[in-house]
Amino acid sequence: MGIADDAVEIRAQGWRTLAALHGLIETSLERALQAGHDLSVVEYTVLDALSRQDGWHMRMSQLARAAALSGSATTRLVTRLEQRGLLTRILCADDRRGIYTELTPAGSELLAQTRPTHDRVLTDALGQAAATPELAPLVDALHRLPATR
Amino acid sequence: MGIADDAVEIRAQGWRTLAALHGLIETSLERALQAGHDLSVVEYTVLDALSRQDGWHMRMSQLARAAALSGSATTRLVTRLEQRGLLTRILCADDRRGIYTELTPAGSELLAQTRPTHDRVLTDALGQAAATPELAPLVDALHRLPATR
DNA sequence: GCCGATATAAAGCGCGTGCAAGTATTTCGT
DNA sequence: ACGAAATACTTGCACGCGCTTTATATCGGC
Repeated sequence: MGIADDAVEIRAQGWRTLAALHGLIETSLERALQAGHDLSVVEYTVLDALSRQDGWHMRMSQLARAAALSGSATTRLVTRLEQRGLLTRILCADDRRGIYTELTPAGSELLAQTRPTHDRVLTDALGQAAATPELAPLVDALHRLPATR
Repeated sequence: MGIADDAVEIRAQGWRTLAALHGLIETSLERALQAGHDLSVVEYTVLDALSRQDGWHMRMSQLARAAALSGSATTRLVTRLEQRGLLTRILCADDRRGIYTELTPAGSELLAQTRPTHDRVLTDALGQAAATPELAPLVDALHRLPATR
């Protein structure tokens, strides 16, 4: 039974490592984005996801998936960002139940201002993680990930 | 400047992938542990961390690091688990600011009951992720992580 | 046209979190 | 040996999240 137990332990260990690295990065980002640009990590994630759609829109449900949020949280998040003038809701023509969401110029601008901070902090956090024995291998694997899609 | 920009994009992509995988797993675990054993993921993490100390204690601050929580969250989490009789606080003699924490038999038992669920869900979630093109490489890397320490 | 399914909104509820401030205890500089 | 700075934990507060319910509009099949 050693073999099966080993597999269990490897999975658990992998998950712990993943969670630890995620926590480390998220905490750093949260503080920096909040302090410097009044954005939470999820908010940044949403704006970033929208911008990467490059000229195209995203539906609420896609956004929810992209940000790993519940439907209700997504509604509130979009409302919040809409009220700050960073994005707009657009009823879409083909399926009028759906709602598209699009960055405003102000949103793009804020995102552009925030990106350098984001990358700097991300780099720092990864560096810090790479200096931690348990996390280093994962950080390394992350760098080697197939660059695309 | 292409090279520097590429590095930025690779880091960002890696982080997005990490966050996506983390979110997927955490959501699955959260639901399953909550439904089946009345435990949140962090609670499980804490109990698990304590058990892996095997007979030894952990200080609040160590626990905080292990669970990627703030100090205050840790206080409340420990209080919660203590009130459920799953662990005990132990004032430690040598440094009277510090507080050790230890699993009770009830805590060990609940953890033992929960472990199978945890592994089953983790396995499922990883399988699901492996079937998702963007996530598959990371899942793979996770399996190949040095099995150590 | 009608009915069941789908996409989103809005509001209420309980909960856990982080931050900032507060208390206790130890450590350090001189 | 004494006061200041550091450390370990706790508490008050505001906030965002998930879940659930209620409501509205729309789509698709028959």
